[in-house]
Amino acid sequence: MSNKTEGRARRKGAATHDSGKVTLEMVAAAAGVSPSTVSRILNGTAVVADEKRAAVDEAIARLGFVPNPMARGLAGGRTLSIGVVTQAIDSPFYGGALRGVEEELGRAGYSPLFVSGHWSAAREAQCIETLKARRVDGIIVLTGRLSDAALAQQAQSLPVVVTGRNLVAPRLYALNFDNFEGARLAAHHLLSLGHRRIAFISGDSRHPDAKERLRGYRAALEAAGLPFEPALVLPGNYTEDSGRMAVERLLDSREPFTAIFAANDQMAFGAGLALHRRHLRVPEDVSLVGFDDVASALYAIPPLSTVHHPVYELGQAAAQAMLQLLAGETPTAQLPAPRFISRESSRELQAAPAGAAPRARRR
Amino acid sequence: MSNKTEGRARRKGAATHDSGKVTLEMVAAAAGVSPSTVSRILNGTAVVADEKRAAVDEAIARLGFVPNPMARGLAGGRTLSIGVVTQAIDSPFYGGALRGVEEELGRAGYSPLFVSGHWSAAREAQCIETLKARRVDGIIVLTGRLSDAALAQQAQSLPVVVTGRNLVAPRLYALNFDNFEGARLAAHHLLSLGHRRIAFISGDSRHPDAKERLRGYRAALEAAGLPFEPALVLPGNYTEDSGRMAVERLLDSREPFTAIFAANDQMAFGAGLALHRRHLRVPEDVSLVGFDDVASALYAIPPLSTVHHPVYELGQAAAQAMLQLLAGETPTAQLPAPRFISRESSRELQAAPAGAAPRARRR
DNA sequence: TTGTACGCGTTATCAG
DNA sequence: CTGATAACGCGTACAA
Repeated sequence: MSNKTEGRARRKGAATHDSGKVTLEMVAAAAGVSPSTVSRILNGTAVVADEKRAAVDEAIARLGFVPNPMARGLAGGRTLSIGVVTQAIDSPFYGGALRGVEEELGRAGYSPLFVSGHWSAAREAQCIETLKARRVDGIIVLTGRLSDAALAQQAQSLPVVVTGRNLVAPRLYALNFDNFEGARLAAHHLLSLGHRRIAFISGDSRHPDAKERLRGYRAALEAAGLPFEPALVLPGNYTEDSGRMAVERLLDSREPFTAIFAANDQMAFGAGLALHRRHLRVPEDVSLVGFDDVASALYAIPPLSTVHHPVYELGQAAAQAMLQLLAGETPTAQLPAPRFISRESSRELQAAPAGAAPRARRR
Repeated sequence: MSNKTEGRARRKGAATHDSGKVTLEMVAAAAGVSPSTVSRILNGTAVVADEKRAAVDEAIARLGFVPNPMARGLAGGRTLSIGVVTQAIDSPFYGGALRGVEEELGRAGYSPLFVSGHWSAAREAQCIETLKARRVDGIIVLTGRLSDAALAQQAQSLPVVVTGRNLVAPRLYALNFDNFEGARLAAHHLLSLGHRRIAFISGDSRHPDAKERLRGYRAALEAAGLPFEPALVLPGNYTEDSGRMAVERLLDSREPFTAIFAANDQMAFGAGLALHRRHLRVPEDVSLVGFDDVASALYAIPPLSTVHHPVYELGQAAAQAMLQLLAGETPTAQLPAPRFISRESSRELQAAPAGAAPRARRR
């Protein structure tokens, strides 16, 4: 045995900074048991005598032993790391979800590996390759652009959790938020305030959630017995700037409206700026509501009425589902129902010349 | 040889989903060379005959071989992953930096491992332990709360890059932004607009950058021959809410002022809300400037004048420095100088009753 | 219940 | 310039 240890110590090029690397083998020696016993205790793979277990625990603590994930990965085929594909790591929207994933995974000893797809299916696919190269144990896709088929395909080799769509496939769990209901709620809010001509700024129609939000808007209109007016729905792409441009187009079209429902908060902010530039006040002249309830919505001027999207919980739930998938269980995680948060950007329709188009007011 | 292969194939518990795992050994066999040669080609460790190199490249491509990072880590003592300690992964400020780190590291084949310290030195230390357990090759600390000594200590066992402070230590590179100059610029801007009573909302004084920003504010005042008025500096902690409360206290104090300089954009947003609540207009009644130029500053109402903090470049530079440290070089990365961005939240001081305290106007 | 022995996929050393 | 060979640190089938 001593010769083996010596042989290792003599090795050169290995770890560059071998300051106090303690190995399982050293723990075993210190505790007077075999390496396998230590391994078993670490993984709970088998029952061990209390006596030895105590000795090992003591040795681990005393030596400050920390298992080497690399070796574990190589030997056991697991890396205890989960790939997380997101669109933009710096998005105000996804940030919260990442936090949820991080915390929930951490609790179970897993680490997330974040990669950004930048809204491109091609880059997403590439990200997944990177993650697989890193041998992650599973992949969480936060609202990606990959096709359902591509995702189901990945699930054949790796457990997959995906958010933002409905999809059933083996070893795959889809976790969706009720975007339809959320949008219905928001539109209903405006309707209940007396608004009848409500403009809608939509997200990219290639996104399932964008489609659902539009559907919710239409459903609310229909329930109120109002006709759907194509002229009031403006295309956007979830960015502030697209919201700004949508409102400028709307204003230029002279189409009358008294409220705007943006399919996400970022577009609502852009819309707010466009209104401000035309000297229209929110909510006095136009009511404005968003969707998602990002952190900054609370400090917008005026604070934005919006649909609360539980992103942190979304991240948590996705992580939980992944953990369950990994354990061979069937995930049960669900998301809370949408809630509308009424703040100061929307108010009751004032007695105004019905049907008059808001105009740029001269200063 | 065949028996060895068979032995492996027979093994059970290993990788759970061995769909097409191609090993370096298989590549070697396919190319008719030894595994060492393949390894050498992969790492550029030595010169190989062009002929064999071509054969190997072909085999790699044909088989779709991807090196296993685990095995690499185990054998080579490197993991090709870098730990990144951040305060809040969902912060509007750090998000950009993370993106910069991700892209720059990715270019070199490294992956970032993000962990959040949540503004607590204790949790940061814990994060670093987690990262070390994962055997990261180096650690990037984005503006942490850890003491200089603690950081220098870590640098003894691992290369460290830290932002937001000045510090020299072996195997450690500090990358700082000129917060002093940035703040001086912002204050100077307000001064040049004719403002004389400029309130300052500071960050937590335990943060080096917060101290620098305060210093820059004072320096600008001094250069303009104005006295420093303690009553005009309000404590804050970089959150929106602290900005809001600071302004409320300021207004309640009846201290006259015509402009507010918040030490970061988030506090400026809170300040803006407080002013809005008291029916004070920006910039008509009060000029407001922030610091950082977070993405949403452009869409605030009105768009916020602020100091541009190149966070993306910060992340990039930190990653570059780490790569250089890893290569045994001395990092040279530097940050661009601060620039002040004048938008619509600040304007020339109007001829108004000088020294009159802004008051809440009745609607 | 415990120990032995081997293999996970790669890199580094050393001999040729 | 190239090929054996021995680790890297751990998990696990198998024997005891």
